Amino acid sequence: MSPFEDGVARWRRVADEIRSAIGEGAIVDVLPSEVDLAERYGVNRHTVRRAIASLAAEGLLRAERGRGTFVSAAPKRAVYPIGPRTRFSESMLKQSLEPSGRLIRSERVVADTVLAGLLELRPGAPLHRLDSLSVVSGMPMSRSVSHFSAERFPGIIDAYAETGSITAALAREGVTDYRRRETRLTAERVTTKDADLLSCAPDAIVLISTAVDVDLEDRPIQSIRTKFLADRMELVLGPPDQSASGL
Amino acid sequence: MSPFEDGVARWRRVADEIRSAIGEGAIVDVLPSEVDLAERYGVNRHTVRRAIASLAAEGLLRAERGRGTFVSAAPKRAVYPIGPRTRFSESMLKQSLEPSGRLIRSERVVADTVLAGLLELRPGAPLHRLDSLSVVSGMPMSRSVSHFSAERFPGIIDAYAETGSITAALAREGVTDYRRRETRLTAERVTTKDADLLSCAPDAIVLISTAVDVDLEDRPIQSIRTKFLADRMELVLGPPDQSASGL
DNA sequence: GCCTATTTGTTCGTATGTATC
DNA sequence: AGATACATACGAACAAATAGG
Repeated sequence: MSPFEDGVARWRRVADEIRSAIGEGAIVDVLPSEVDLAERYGVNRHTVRRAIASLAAEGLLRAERGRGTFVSAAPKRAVYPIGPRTRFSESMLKQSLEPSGRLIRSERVVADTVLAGLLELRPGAPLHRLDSLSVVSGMPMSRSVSHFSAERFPGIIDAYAETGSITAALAREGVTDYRRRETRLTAERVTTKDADLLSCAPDAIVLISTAVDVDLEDRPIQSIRTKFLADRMELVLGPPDQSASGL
Repeated sequence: MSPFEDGVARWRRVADEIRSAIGEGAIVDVLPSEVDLAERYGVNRHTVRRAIASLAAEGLLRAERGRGTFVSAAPKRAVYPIGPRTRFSESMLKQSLEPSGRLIRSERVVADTVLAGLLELRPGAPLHRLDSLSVVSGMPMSRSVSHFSAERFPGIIDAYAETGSITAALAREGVTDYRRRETRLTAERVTTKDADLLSCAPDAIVLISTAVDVDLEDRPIQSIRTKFLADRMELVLGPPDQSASGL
């Protein structure tokens, strides 16, 4: 038997048919079993699995061993407004969500040239590296790595461990207010280690934000690199217009 | 033979070993063939393929039929500053890149409640839907869907088709200046159709920006939803500090 | 709690198609 | 044309998780 019918792989055709069936409402919540689908479409079970893998990667399906394969309901994302005055915990509270932060690990490191440049310190300056996890209403949301000057903020790690909020920790270290100077955004696949910490699918997508916060005198306070789970979060720039999400 | 050695799937172990080999420099540019790897790790070729598929999904590898499997060099991303004054073409030109826009398709539609809300029009108002592709220095970069009031901008489609720039097209329609009111960001996997248009891997990641531009009187001009290829683009918020990318 | 049937996950085997060198 | 390499497809078997009796 020839693997191709007219230039399109058979598993792609099966994937398209399943997608259509879902779109038309013929399949509502749970998919027929792989063996059933294989029989229905007249292909091998592996071919069905390849199609399902592809749709799962698109985020349309979610397979659970021993239970079945389900249609993923589009999750409602939490909204995180970012701008000059960016405060994660405050934003979540405004949406009636409960933010909390957990210290994963901390370390004393020395500034490389990039970090030194961002923080306006000399290369080799002592830094606190703070590795943390944000959980919002029980749902792991993001993973961050922050760097602070160890000389200026000697107690920042302990303060974060106690409060679970960077804003609160900075307040204890004497920073009453700060603002964001720059944010860079991109997206990648989650690493296996992060997938573990974030309790998400091994092929989930993270929005990566690399930012520098400065105090009122425009001196850098921290460099922070955060990976947000893209399917749980939406970043918003502009006026604080808490309107409906999506389009 | 048992599929598991100690709870970890064999293909995961193989994937980890390949990743390490690349990290250590033992594998530099091109992977040994699947048969070689299967023999080396003492597994079936399918198991190697599963491992490679996983690493390719991470973006670490790129398989080319008939040629081989290669280590993907981390590409340098183009920088796109977004803020109140966002201009795609100008930004690319400043980086000595050559932007161009191509009209994929245009259509007259009527505003649903969401679009009507964003554009501050009545639901059912006539709109131009503009489906376009941005190519920067020969590299497809993003795909956008814009909506404009058909009453206010009757010639916007032709103007875009000729200029390949939304800013230029708006200028022809009498909009000398505009600014961005709001931008919402998230990330997803590319769809098969978009992967085709963008000439990218079928499992690539796109940064999705949904924004509203307004004129100087704060009246909405366009609603634009853009999918940027995350591995070719980096979005930057904040002062125009064209420093080094990444961290 | 135990057993069994069902369902997804992994592995190997084999064969053929398609693109590249 | 031939060899090599990745892509697709089918078949068979077993593992692991789940659900139900």
